[in-house]
Amino acid sequence: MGEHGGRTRRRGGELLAAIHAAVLEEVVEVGVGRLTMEGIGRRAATPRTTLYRRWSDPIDVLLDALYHSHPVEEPTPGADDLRGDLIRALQLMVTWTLSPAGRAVAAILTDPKGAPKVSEALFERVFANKGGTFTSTVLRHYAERGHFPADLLTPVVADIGEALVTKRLLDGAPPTDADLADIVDQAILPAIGLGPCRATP
Amino acid sequence: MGEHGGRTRRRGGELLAAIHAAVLEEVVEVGVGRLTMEGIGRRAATPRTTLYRRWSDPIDVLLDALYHSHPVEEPTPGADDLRGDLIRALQLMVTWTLSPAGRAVAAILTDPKGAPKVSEALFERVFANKGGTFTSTVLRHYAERGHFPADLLTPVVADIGEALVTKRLLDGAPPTDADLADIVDQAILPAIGLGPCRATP
DNA sequence: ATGATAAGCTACAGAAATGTAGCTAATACT
DNA sequence: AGTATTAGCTACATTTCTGTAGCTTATCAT
Repeated sequence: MGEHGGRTRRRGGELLAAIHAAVLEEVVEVGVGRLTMEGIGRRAATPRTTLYRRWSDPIDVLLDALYHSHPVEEPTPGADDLRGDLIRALQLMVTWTLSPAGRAVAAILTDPKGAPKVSEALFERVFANKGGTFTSTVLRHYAERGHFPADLLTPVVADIGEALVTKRLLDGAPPTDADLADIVDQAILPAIGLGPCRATP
Repeated sequence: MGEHGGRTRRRGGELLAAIHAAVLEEVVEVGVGRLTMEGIGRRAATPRTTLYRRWSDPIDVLLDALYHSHPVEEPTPGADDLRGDLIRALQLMVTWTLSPAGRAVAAILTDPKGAPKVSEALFERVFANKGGTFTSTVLRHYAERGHFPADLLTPVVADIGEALVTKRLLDGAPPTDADLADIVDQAILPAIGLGPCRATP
């Protein structure tokens, strides 16, 4: 059917998608704190009354949008390329974080008021316990196959990559592929004993 | 009339301090987005009109409070204890980040709307270009004295400690001293060639 | 074609915050 | 003590968002 021309009124899925896109844009722009039915409706070009027919408040709309967004892709370690797999895992993280849903999640998690109601729902649905699991999936895979001593894979080490990428993103400078390679070479690999090494105290 | 003490009305510095404390508490609780003259005045127990006599909007009050807050303490590397100095640098970071001013700064930096006006003022005043300089001050000190190769002190390596601490704080679990020691031992020291080392590719 | 469904529109009363103004009264300075 | 500051109080017209309601009409299904 013709997207536009005959139809003057959106319905069902088409309208829903427009509203979902609107909340995600809105939350990135104004933050969870300033999210309003007004703002969402304005951005989606639909009256507030339409929103109230389906949801009770702006947070409800937001959670629904996140629920319907694409899930986080999981890194799939290949055969014998620890370094490459780590870089790819961080690329996945960056890609998702810069997506509308990712940016929305970031806005939610850093919001002081959103803690109780929203965060729980987030971890149950969007993350499905995959939060911060980008590099550790890869690391566990190679540790189990003896590429490095498994006892070096501590909670701290499992977080190094995500932490550094997060810091770059917070600084407003999304890491390039070269930055990711540096993170892997200069921080992660040394921590599991596979890096520059000059002395062992 | 006076229930306790003689004075029933705060003036000058006393009132100012109460207002400054109020904004910092307020911004941590509701975020920059929901910061209002109303809220600040309510928390400081002063009418809005008093606030308008001095500042034009909530952001103005906030910036003034940050300007009058204690500056970030700088790490002062000792003689011959790289590990201990790194841990102390991270302790400084944690202490400041958990202070009212630190929590307020975090709220500001993670707010989507605060970018243009606030962030610039922040880096000029509160940080004075010391942001994220906790461990790198220490690292530079020891690199210059030959404790480890200076070429290993890359931008990535200089950020490892701060990044991991930030991640813990974002996760809502302020790192203990033992956590900080783990970060130093398992992430920072290996990256400068002073850690567990089993193979050199 | 025809009726059911659901979106668009308008209106309204209430809450909360804004910015301004004018008055009162407590505190500080000389 | 007398005076200048300056905080506290009250009021008011605006603005923005909230929920709710009732009516109109485009779109879909049969």
